[in-house]
Formats: sequence, C-alpha cells, structure tokens
Amino acid sequence: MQDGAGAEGGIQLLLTILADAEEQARQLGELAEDPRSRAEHYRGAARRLQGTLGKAVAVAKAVEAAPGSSRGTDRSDSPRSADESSGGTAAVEAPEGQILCNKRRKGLPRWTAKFRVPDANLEATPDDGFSWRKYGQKDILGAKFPRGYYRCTYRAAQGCPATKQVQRSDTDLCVFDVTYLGEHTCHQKQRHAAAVTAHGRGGSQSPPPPPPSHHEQQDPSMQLVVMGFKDSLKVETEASLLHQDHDCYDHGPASAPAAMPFSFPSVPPFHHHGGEAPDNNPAAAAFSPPGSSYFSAPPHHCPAVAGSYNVYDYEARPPGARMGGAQPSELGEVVSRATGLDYSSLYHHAEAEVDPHLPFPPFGGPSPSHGPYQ
DNA sequence: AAAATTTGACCTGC
DNA sequence: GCAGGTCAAATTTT
Repeated sequence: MQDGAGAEGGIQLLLTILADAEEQARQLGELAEDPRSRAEHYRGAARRLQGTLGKAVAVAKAVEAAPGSSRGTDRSDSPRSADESSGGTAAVEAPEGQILCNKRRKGLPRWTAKFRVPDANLEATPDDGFSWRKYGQKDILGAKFPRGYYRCTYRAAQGCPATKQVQRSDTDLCVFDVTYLGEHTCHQKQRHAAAVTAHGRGGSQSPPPPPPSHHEQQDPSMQLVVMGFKDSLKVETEASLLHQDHDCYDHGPASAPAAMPFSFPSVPPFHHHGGEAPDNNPAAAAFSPPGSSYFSAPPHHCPAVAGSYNVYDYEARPPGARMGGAQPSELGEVVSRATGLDYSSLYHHAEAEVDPHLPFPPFGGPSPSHGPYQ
C-alpha cells in the first residue's frame, strides 16, 4: 500500500484538479456569454482558473518527482476485488481503459466529524446535504450502539465512491461520530442541508435536489461558510470555549424534524483561501460554522459534552498512526507552496495511507471514467 | 414498482 | 481467530 500510493494518489489528485479546472473554464465561458458579467467577474474566474491550473502543475511536478512514481504495481490487494464489480471497491476504469485500483476503502481519503443531534431519543440522523444509502450496520466491539454504513446514493448511477460510517457515541446519545471515506464525485447538489433527519426511516437524509434558484449560494453567509473551512480544526475548541455555558435553546418538539445546528462537511476539510470563491462548491455550502445564519438551532436535551453544540472536527490521525510515508504531506506542502492553499493540513487530517486524492469539492467534473459499481 | 433499509453471511486485515 | 467492512437477498417503505 505504500509503494506508489503517493504517486497514484497524486495522479488522482491531479485528475480532480483538472476536472476542477475544466469546470472553471466552463464557467469562464459562460461568463463570456453573459452580457451582464463584468470585468471583475472575468478576473475572478480567470484567477481561479489560473490558481487551479497552478495546482495541477504543482501536483504534476510532485508526482513526477515522487519516488516510485512508475505506478503500475497495482496492488491486487484483495482476491475479492475480482467479484467486486458489484461493490464500491471495485476497480475503476480509467478513460484509457487502464484500471485504477481503488485500494478498497483504505486508500480513500478519510476524515471524521463529530456532531450532535438535538434529541437523543430520536433516531436522528444528520443531514449533511448529500444523499446516502445505508448498506450495512454492525455492532462494534465496545460500543453500545451499532455502526451504520452508508454510501452515496449515486454510487450506482455515477460511481460516486463516497461512504460514511455513523456511530452514536456511547457517552452522549446526542453525539455522533461520522467517518467519511472517499469523496463525492457525483453531481448531486449538496446544499446546506441543515436538517436532521429525525425519522428513523426514509432515513438516509435524502435532501430533495433543490432547485438551484435558492437564496443561498453567494450571499454573505457564504463567507462564513468558507471561514468554517479555514478554521475547521479550531471550531470545536472555540465553540467549546465560547459556548461553554451555552444552553441549548429549545428548538421545538421532538416531533419536528429537529433542525441540525449545522451541517458538516461531506468532503475532506479543505482550506479555501481568500481567492477561491465558494461558488459551485457544494461542500462549502454544506459546511456551516457556528453562528452562521444557516443554523436553525442548537440542540437541546443534551447533557453537555464539551459544552458545544456543534462539534465538527476533523480528526487528525490517531496517536500511533503515522502519516504513511511523507509523500502525502509532502505533496500537500508542494501544492500549498505552489498555490497558497494549505493542502498540507488536509493531508494531516487524512488517513495514513490516504491517497491524497481530492481535497476538492466535487465540482462539476467527476471523471466520467467511473464505471457503475453495481 | 421502484427505492431504501435490514440483516445474516462473507471477506479482509490484523 | 476476531473484529470491522461489505455484499446481497429479503423485506419494508414510498
């Protein structure tokens, strides 16, 4: 898993960035056709595109320089992958027909978020704005509650590899640990779905793909959203401190789908810099920091845990887990240096063996290469 | 009827 | 061998 993982991940990262660039180029084109667009719009779009291309170049160089970048040693890591055409871990067909082995779950970017729900009594499930489909549940040793396994609803249709694991905390029924694995490559429109799905069933928070004509997107609150990204690691602490005695105000009866106090990201923590507008960034849209106007209410009924009502932190690697090799972080640093974006921190949050693929929001451009999984 | 969930079995990594 | 993760048939819900 080590060999070439960095390079391979870098290539995937590169592909993602290029897809990103493609989307931005498209936007630029649209701007050009829109008589109302102004010079600054062009400039902004162009700068974004330039930045994205810069990233691509940086990543390409890093991959080029990476030891073992010869790839090809596709780990046929599991015998099962043969029959896994039906599973999400199946190999993915690259455009040229080459097989990008998906390394099972392990190679996927991984990050966690903690969050609280308003009412511990309900089978509340967080809505992060993406549609998930439950595919399994498992009792976990030492945990009181089973862990739920979810995958992107659009996996079959669009080959989206994103999955998440949801586990209710033993100590506080209001708290869930959500581990995200892989990133959305699907086109689903993720909005700030600040709602908890409180009904156990119908469950997996499937926000109706909202018409794009909604208020959100580029109003001031979006800035807050972006800030949420930047400070993602700090948020928990700050929230804890700032809201130490913040009592959860009543949001309403348990019957009401208790609104989530926040939405947490379904893409890896991604640090935007000032220049990157969050437009077209569903991830950003789903990532509302405390205090954002997106919050409908803090939770109640929850005996304090850390005193904060919205805890969404990105778990760094557990102690003992070293970053697999230096490659991912190096890559991150390279990219950071080259682009001003702080990718390195992303890598620090990611799984050890992460192939550092995709710190980016699922822009319009999932590589069409993903074959249907099921 | 289609889509989503449940659940036991199976597979993999440690 | 055990625990965690995934599959897929059966079941339930929409």
